Formats: sequence, C-alpha cells, structure tokens
Amino acid sequence: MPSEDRKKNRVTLLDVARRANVSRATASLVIRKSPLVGTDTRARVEEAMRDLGYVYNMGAARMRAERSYTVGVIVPNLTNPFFAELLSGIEAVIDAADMVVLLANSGDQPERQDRLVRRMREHGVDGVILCPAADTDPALLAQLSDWELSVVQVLRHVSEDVDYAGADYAGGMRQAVDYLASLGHERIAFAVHGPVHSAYHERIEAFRAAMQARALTADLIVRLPDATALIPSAAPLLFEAEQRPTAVICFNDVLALGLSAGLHDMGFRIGEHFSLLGFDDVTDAETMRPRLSSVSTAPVTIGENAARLLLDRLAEPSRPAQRLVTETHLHVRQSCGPAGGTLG
Amino acid sequence: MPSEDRKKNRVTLLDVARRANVSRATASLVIRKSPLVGTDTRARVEEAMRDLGYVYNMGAARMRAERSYTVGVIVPNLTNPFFAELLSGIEAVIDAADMVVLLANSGDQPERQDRLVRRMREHGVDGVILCPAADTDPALLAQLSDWELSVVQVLRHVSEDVDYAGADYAGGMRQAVDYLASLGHERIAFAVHGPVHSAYHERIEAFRAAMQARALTADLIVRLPDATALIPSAAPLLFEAEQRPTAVICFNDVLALGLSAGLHDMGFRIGEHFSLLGFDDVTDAETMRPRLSSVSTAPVTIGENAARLLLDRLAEPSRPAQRLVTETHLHVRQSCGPAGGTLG
DNA sequence: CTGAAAGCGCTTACAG
DNA sequence: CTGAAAGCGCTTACAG
Repeated sequence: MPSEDRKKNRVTLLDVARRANVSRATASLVIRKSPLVGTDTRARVEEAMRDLGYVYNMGAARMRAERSYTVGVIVPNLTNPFFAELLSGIEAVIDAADMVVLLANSGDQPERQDRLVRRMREHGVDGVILCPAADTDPALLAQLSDWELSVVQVLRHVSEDVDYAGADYAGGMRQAVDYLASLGHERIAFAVHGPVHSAYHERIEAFRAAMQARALTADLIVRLPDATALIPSAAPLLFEAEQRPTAVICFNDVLALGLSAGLHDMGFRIGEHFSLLGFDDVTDAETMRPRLSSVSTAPVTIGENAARLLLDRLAEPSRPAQRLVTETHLHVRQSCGPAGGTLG
Repeated sequence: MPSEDRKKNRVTLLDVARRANVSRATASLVIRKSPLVGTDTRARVEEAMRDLGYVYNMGAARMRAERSYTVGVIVPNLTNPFFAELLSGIEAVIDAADMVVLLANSGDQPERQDRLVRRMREHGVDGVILCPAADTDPALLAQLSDWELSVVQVLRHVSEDVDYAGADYAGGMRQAVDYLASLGHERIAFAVHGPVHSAYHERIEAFRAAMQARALTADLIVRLPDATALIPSAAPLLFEAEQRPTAVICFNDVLALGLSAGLHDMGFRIGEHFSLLGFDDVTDAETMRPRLSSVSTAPVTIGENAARLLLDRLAEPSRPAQRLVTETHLHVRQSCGPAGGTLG
C-alpha cells in the first residue's frame, strides 16, 4: 500500500516543531514568515525543516485559511497563438505573486464552460480569469458573484459589473481605417471569422463607425471559414460584391495570414495590388512576406493586466468593477500600399 | 469580514446529510457515486444537495484521501505555437479524466523549474508532466521519484527511468534527408536554434547518421538566432561555407518560417532555387507561401500521450518506465524542389 | 445499506 | 514571543 508508505513518511509541522523544541504554532509562524518569531528560534525551526525534508502542505493550510493561492484560467482556445501569448502574460504575473494557475479550455462551448467553472470552484480557486465563450449567458457571471468568487473577464465581456481587461478595439479599428483611407482606399472590406462575442461586435461596430465618419460605405463585411486551413481558398469571397475592395482589414492575424496566402494564390501582390491589414500583431506578422502591417493589441500585456486586476480584487473584494483597456498601436510594415494599384 | 460570511454560508456535507435524513458517511458515498447506496436514498441526497446549493470541497476531500485530482504541467515556453498545441492535447485528456491542470512556465531555466516543481508538490499534485528545461540536472528526476511523485517527461528526456512521450525525431530526420536526397540534393544544411536538450541532440545525431548513410557530408550545421524576429536577416549564415547548400532542413517550423522570409528577401524562390524543409508541421505550414513541406511530429498527439502515460502511472505507480514515441510523417507540400535550380 | 468516531495537517484565536 | 485546544470539511475503517 503505497499510500500508507507516504503517510508514514510524511513529515508534518508537528515533527518539525518537536525537533526544534517549539510548539506547532510557532513552527507555523516561521513558515508564514511572521515577524513575531525570534531570530534564533526561526533558525532552529528552519534547520529542522531542512533536516527532516519537510514539505509544506498547502491542502491543509488552505482548508483552514480559506485561501488556496490558486487561480482558475478559462480560455476558449489553446491553439491560436494569440491565446498562448495571453496565457503567458497571465502565468507570469500569477507566478510572481506566488500563486498557481489552474488551466482549462472551454472550446468556446458554454456548457463546457459551466462545467469548468463549477470544477474550479470545487477545487477552491481564489478567483478566476475568464475569457467568456461565445454566447455565454450573463447569468453565469451573476452566479459567480453569488458564489463570492472573484472574477475578471479578459478579451471579451458579458457583464458590466465585473472587472475586465482588454484592448481598445474601437480605437484600433479607427487607426486601421484612417490609415487605409490616408493611402487613398475607399472600398475597404472587413474580413471576419470565428465565434461571435463582444470583441467581435465591438470591432464590427467600430468598423462601421470609422467608415461612416469618413463617408465611406461599410457594407463589405465578409465572413470567412473558421478553420485556418480553409481560409486561403476562400479569399475570392472578398471580391463577390459589384464594387470590389482595394483593401481588407482582418479580424485577427490568423485570418490575415490565411488571406495573405489566398490573395497570393490569386495573383495579387500584397502591398501593391491590394492592401492587407491585420489585427493583434502576433509574432508571425514580422516573419511573413510581405511583412504584415497590423494593429497591435499586445496579448501578453492584456494577460498581465487581467492577472493584476484579479490580484487587486482578491485584496479588496468589494471595490467597484474596473476596466483596464489598453491602447492599440498601428504597426506599419509592408502589406499596405496606395490605392489605385488594383489588378484586373 | 467576508471570510466569516463565507463560512456562515458554506453548506457542508453534514448539512446535506441532515436535510436528507441520512448520515454524513452516506452522503459522502452518494457523492462518490458508490453503488452501496439505494436508489431512493441517493435521490433524496441529490435533491438535498441541489436544494442547498452544495459545493463539493475538493480541498477537504484530498486531504483525507491523499489524492488531489490535479496534475502539474511544466513547459519551457508558452509563446511557441508548438507548445500551445502540446498543452492543448494534455489539457484535453486530463480534463476528460475529471482532473485539472496546474500550469507553469519554466522559461527553460533550471532554477526556476526547481522552484516550480517544489511548488507543485506543496500544492499536492498527483503527478507532473514535465518538458525538462535545457540543462536540467538528472538529479531532479531522481528527487521527484524519491518524493514518490509520478512524473512523465514530454518531448525531451533526461532520465531513462522515467516515463517519456515524444516523437521519433531520428526517424523523422531520416525521412527528411531521404526526401531531399531523392530530389538530388547533396549539400544539405541543418539549421538549428534555441536551447540545447535531448531532442536537439537527437536531431543532430540523426542528421549526421542519415547523411553519412548516403555518403553525404554533414558538416553544414548552422546555428541561427533564438529570437524569431532575428531569423530572417540571419539567413545568409546558411551560405558562408565554401560549398553552398541547395537545401536546408530546419530544426522546427518557427525557424523554417523565419528562414523562408529571409531567403525570400535574398531573392530566392523557395522550392525552385532552394529547398526548405520544416519540422513539426505546425498549422502555419499550410498558410505559408510556398506551402511548407514539413516533418509532422503531431504535438497534440504527443500531449495526449503524455497525459495518458501519467494517468496509467497513477493507476499503477510501480510499473516499469514506459516510452511512447510516435512515428513522424513527412508532409510534402511545395517548399522543396529538385536540386540544380540554384541561383547565382 | 447506515451511523458514530477518529483523523488528514494545517491555522486561528486565546491564554500566558 | 510560545503553548494547548479547537476546527476547517471531508473520508475511512469499524460496527451494526
């Protein structure tokens, strides 16, 4: 029976205390770095811990202290590099706070997400960072706050009453439209794909607004396949309208990369015959040819912000909901050129 | 005092038992889906749980049961899409086993990794899936097994005595060399970058062996920058030797993508003037132009394998160490052509 | 199939 | 600064 072995082997705080000739409470104070303990006592206890190979048992501590030093992170997707960068920012900040990340993938399915949230709660997370699946029922967020579980929404939001970290998509879209307009483009398409959620609507609304502000028609909103591999061959969808566009803004860089390939296949020289503008400014943008001009949304920073927001909320649970919206930045590279070079 | 509120609100198994008119032990059996409980009793308890909004407290359960239903996952990198895909495979299998992933990023730093492993242990994980940081001291693995913590190594290995899930890099390299040789290439370079570890050595050894098996010289092993953005401009490094190569095999697709850009910048038409072969067959390979031929190592599958290996070991801790090495597959697309089309 | 008791390893007041 | 006691919410034998 290996579990019996383990039990036998397990050295507890009481063992440490005995060896150091102090009480268990004192040993506990040493672990938690309390200033109440004298230097020599502390040294004795620490030595005993080393000698005995003591391992702190978070499980026991958290049960008593009602705190677990864990945070749940639920993302809708793990293979999109954008989310990997986001996660990387979250992990860094949580780790630096001596806490640990419980990771789960909702696959953008609300039912799965419900299950995951419940599981996180059973595991006693102190809070959760949630990028809500498309079609998340706002009731979920209400329930989470009923449960007194701290939550921050990241990238997408379904509730105004809950912390949120994201990027200024509307501002980014304005930068995109202004830039293309300044190059003389008037027929500008907006290519979208993927699940429909707040960030999706925000960008579409912002596209419409930015176009209208310049008296341009915003009717070229083109829906492309979700699967990355299918995007290139779907590029002709951009040219089905009577008035063909001379430029396209992409919902994200994954889409831009796919369309770049598709347009290439159609014989376009991007940046000359046709302009392509991405969104997110993922690492790949730099290694594409032509290099992709893209609106940077800084996923790592958003992740860091979300984690910090959660840490702040844990420290002060009753403070009003915050939103941390980072400015976007247009990273001009080579994929956009003056209008007028259109082929065919 | 919010923690007092929480304590007051918390409904425990005892509350459930009382409402259902059973003992706490019986309620516990219902939760754990024991067949010992009668159908009507079970129904009564389940109703009580619903009525009271009962939440299972894993923390309490795990302390008694000496099992946490969590597994630690330590990866050296989170922004490389390859690791994101790996993680996605791991998460899927762990989730399906009703367990949860504790994620951490070692940044390929052994000291950080030591700290993370210790933290995982304090958090009471049942086991850990580790992609060892470069220069990991094998003593770490020994220590983990001293601790009776189940471990599986993924992608890289530092110990023979510990489970391992990876891909057959040597076989993949043979496929790569054979393919290029069949196209008539004789001067083939191998471009490497990133941290040095078992998978690195495996590929280099396999490259040498495969080249020598065809009586080709394997002296063109070229080291390129780690940072993605610096790779394109470093492409000329491939051509510093007197006898210039007509093809290059890349350590991974990130490198291939960067070199593809760099070669393009140098005026090469890839697949015509020069052949480029990737490794890993990441999603991007399909949306590059020309499409990247690449040796598929199926990261998602490797992740799934690693997770299953860990699950098996948890079920049977004393079984001998396993290795699960998946076959690679050469995915031919457009980036390689016959030798002889060399420019200049 | 059900009940009463003990205990997992900590932390938290409360005295001293 | 230290000690003795209680308790966090479960599960585990052990009786019945």
